[in-house]
Amino acid sequence: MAKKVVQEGERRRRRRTKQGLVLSHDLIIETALRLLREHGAQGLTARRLGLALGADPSTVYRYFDGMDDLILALADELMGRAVSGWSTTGDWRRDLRELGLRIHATYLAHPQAAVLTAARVSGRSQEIAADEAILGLLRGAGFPDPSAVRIYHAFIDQALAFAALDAATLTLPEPALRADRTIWRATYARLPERTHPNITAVADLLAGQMNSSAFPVALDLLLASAAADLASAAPGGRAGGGG
Amino acid sequence: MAKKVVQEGERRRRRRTKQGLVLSHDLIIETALRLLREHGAQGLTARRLGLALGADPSTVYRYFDGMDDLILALADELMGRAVSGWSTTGDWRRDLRELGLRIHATYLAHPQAAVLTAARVSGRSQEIAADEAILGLLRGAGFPDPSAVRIYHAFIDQALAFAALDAATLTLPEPALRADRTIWRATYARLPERTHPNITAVADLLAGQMNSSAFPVALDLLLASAAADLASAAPGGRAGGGG
DNA sequence: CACATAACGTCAACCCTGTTGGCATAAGCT
DNA sequence: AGCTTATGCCAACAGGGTTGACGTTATGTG
Repeated sequence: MAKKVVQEGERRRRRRTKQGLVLSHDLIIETALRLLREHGAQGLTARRLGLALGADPSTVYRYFDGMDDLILALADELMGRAVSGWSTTGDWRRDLRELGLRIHATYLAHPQAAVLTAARVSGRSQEIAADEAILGLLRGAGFPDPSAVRIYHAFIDQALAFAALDAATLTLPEPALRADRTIWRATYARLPERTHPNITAVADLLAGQMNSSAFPVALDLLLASAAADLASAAPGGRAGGGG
Repeated sequence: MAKKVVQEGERRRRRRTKQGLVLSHDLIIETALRLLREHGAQGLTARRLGLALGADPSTVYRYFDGMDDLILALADELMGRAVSGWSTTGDWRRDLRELGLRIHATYLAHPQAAVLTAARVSGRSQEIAADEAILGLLRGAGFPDPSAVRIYHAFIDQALAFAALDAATLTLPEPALRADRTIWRATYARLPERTHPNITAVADLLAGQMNSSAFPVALDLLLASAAADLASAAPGGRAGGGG
């Protein structure tokens, strides 16, 4: 029902003089992003958004078809920011690593959007632009199309999956239940060595590592594997980019 | 507040004759798993759980400290099922692949638990048992401890992250917004070739692949990378398992 | 200018969620 | 018996998303 609003209401600048503020898609998106940034994943609710806008919560529904539609629009805005200012260095592996870290970091700050972005086809411009860039890097590096698509799929979903997971970890309400170094040590160092020889042997390494995200490690492993594939397929070096 | 219940109430078998049914931790867990299995991620709520138990929703709070505590117990039960009946074949890479697929599939059927499992340290037995098994495989294969921990971390979090992501994809309410092959074709095949040359070039491959989970691909890439690391560190073959 | 119409904002309500405190009863212990 | 603990239910609270009715404002048209 808000679709006509999207098409025609965009260029008209109306002024609410007595009833309240002037709302717009951009203002709502901006405010929603601010809420996510300042209060985390749980900070964005219909009611809080209305409050932050100085408007009634239901007003948002004049501009978006429910919260899912808003979050989808949010996701596209985020993807645009994740890849904005990006340019290739000529090294596909380095570029992909940078791109992956950017996407992960961006969606980490705004978690709910990651799931929706990976789960749905929004058909929005920024997401498609990112897809095009990633595929271009892989195909330009010389990957044959099936491999490029395969790696692209794993790459983008891995970035989004870890972003969603890491965000969920960070936004847990009770820090007592969160995995911090102390708890890890207390839990794993006390295991009997006979029943858990491997854990006790590496308990210190575990304690030092399990708090940080595993995403960079997984990303590097993925890229290393891809590079090995490429090297074995075309040992001479990089093949010329197609069409 | 329910902790004493956990300790002492376990062995006593009481019978509620007039007020209602006999509840127990096991019965609640079983019912919760059934709800997740039958109605998906959104099927498990405090109120639905009470309804399925034939009891008041608040009764559950006599046995668990809130829904988070219940889900944590659920996660441990799931991890136990994921690795139950598993035994090594002597091939660490094959074993890890099997284990990863099992964990992913199990948590895929019961999604919320994946996030909590990865995010928190429950210190529960089944999770620790799985950790011990994975670390044992890696260290037994000859990985030095830092590498073993690094790969273990990426391995387990990747399985859980993809499970959470894939589950979120599957449980989306509106199929119209879900990514099925038709929508992918319609969205990506119509892009202008000039602005999106790479996407249009591989549109068919994309359409055939983006519906399935990227987890098996990502898992294989991770394992291949680990195997390459191991081979380059100890070229002669497998090193003997450390103490 | 006046009028009709669409856009926009608010209010109150509905149904869902997790959670808590008070109260009643059954079970176990002394 | 009595006393304590363990349950279970009921009603309520705070907070989610969403909707429909209603009034006001802005725009388009004569």
